[in-house]
Amino acid sequence: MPGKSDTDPDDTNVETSGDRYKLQGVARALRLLDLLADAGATGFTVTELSQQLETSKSSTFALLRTLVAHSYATEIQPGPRYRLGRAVIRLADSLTEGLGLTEIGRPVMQELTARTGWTTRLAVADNGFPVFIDRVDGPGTIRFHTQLGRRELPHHSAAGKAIMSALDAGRIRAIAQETGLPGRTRNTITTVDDLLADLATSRTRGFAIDDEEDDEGVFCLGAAFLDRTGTCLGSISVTGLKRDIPTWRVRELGESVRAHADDISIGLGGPTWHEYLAGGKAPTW
Amino acid sequence: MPGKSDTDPDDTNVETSGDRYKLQGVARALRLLDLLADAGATGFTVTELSQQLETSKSSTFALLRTLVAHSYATEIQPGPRYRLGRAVIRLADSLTEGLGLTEIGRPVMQELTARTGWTTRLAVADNGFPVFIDRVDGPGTIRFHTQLGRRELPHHSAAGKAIMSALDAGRIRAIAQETGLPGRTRNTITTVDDLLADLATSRTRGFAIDDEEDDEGVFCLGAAFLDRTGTCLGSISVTGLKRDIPTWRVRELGESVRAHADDISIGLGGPTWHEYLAGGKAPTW
DNA sequence: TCAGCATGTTTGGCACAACAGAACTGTGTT
DNA sequence: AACACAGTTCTGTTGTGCCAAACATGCTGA
Repeated sequence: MPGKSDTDPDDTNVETSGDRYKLQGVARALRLLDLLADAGATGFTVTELSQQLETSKSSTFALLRTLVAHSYATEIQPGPRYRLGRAVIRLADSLTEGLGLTEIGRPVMQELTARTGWTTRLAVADNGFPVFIDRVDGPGTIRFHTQLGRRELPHHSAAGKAIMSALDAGRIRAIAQETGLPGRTRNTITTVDDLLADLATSRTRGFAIDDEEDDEGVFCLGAAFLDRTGTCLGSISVTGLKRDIPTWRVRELGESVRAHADDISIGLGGPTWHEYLAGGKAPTW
Repeated sequence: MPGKSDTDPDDTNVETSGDRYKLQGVARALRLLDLLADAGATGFTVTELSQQLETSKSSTFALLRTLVAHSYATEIQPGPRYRLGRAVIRLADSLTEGLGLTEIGRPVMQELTARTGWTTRLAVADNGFPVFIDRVDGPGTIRFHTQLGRRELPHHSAAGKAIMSALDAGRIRAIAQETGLPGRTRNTITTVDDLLADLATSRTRGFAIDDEEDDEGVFCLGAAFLDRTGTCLGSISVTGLKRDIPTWRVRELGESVRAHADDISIGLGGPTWHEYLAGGKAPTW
């Protein structure tokens, strides 16, 4: 099987029954965790969960008890409701710790948010797709919520386009083909040619712009960072309301994002974006 | 099962086979996740995991494939190694989001660390036991590492003692009984009477002190915060080297921790510690 | 070049773990 | 009181998920 298509940006669609080695019970447990994650603080009751899982109450109950025994879920009162348990924090901490990114990235993000007042987010590159793993919210009352840990489509976010601007044209075309570049707003780029053009300017400019391409009224600026081998590990981006940024400030803000992304690259022992482009290791189109 | 050498409030030891409704497969999967969490960035191979799980390679393999299919694990090269996948981040984010604590707590922690230069940690109370769920590292090169998401023993950390200082004497005695108050350094409190005395002063003082009771040379100050119903949700603490803090600064620093914990209480709609003690809702001994 | 070893992957058959459904318990509502 | 409903527990049966052993692959050193 050549196209080992791990390409499915949709988490929920794991019904791809091609997998031979799927353990039903475990798969159910993981879906249960996903459901609990959706529930948030209020949690779910056994019956609600069993309905969503399309599994009998008794089986769901057994699953839950197993999760609880291992602290992956906890029971909260009243009327026994279940929500995620503390064990999941340990997992996430271990993962991000292992990446070593948050240690380096967090202070940089904090400074960027402090300086700009905008929400900063950090995404890692997963085969050219952005996966947001951390964020620092700005002081304002408006929150730009992001699901962390999900693989997003790359073509309608500044973070995604920043990552793509470090890919070669072939891969970009492949991604476009694979995702179909669905539109989200009237500004979303939906053709390969437009995308390549946009990425070309992003690359020379040093940062990518999302001008209401993901959400009406929302404006983002993103820049990629690199590790010591010169491969793009991910990107950071800032998000705010379009009405808050006059055109003449875009360049200034974008260069600030670029500079902070470079700080992360340096922290990782990698080159700045400028060095990267000059070094000849960047793919040329 | 002879005592596992590291002081372990025991996540791993879920062999308590009394649990009727344990699903073997799921339990294995969860233990597998725990193992992967220990692995960190390097990950483990199938054989390593199967040995640690005490399960056949083929079964372990099937488990792994199921985890991978749901993005709870990923395969990394070379020589197929497995580590945690991005899905776990989503879980943790959902959990802390739900608690609403990190949103309120994070800025406070940042300010406290910025002001003191010490590492700040946030613990939630789990039946009187502290579970650290977030941290903000200080600028220094020395890092005080904590496993997030683990249930720790409460009697040898400032965070734990801060939480306990909001409990009634009965519960404290029960915890002492349950844990046996094992010693960690020569300063660790190991008798119930000493513990109660220490907690009494902590309570009136407004913050708890860990004077090399957990680790030689390490000094901590912790203070509890309360929600709108006046119950203690957790505590924050700062950690540093004992040699960095002269005796005369302890009070000042402790009161700063107290003040920041109060900020969290206020953010949660709860009373300050002072109001709490005066309000008569605090248990009296 | 070829055994020899140590991985990861695949298969198939059997046993029993884990399903579903029905019975039981508890709590709040009319 | 009787009901309705949700959370538990029990139990028989089936199909799931176990394991052993075979297969494939890659590395080592003779």
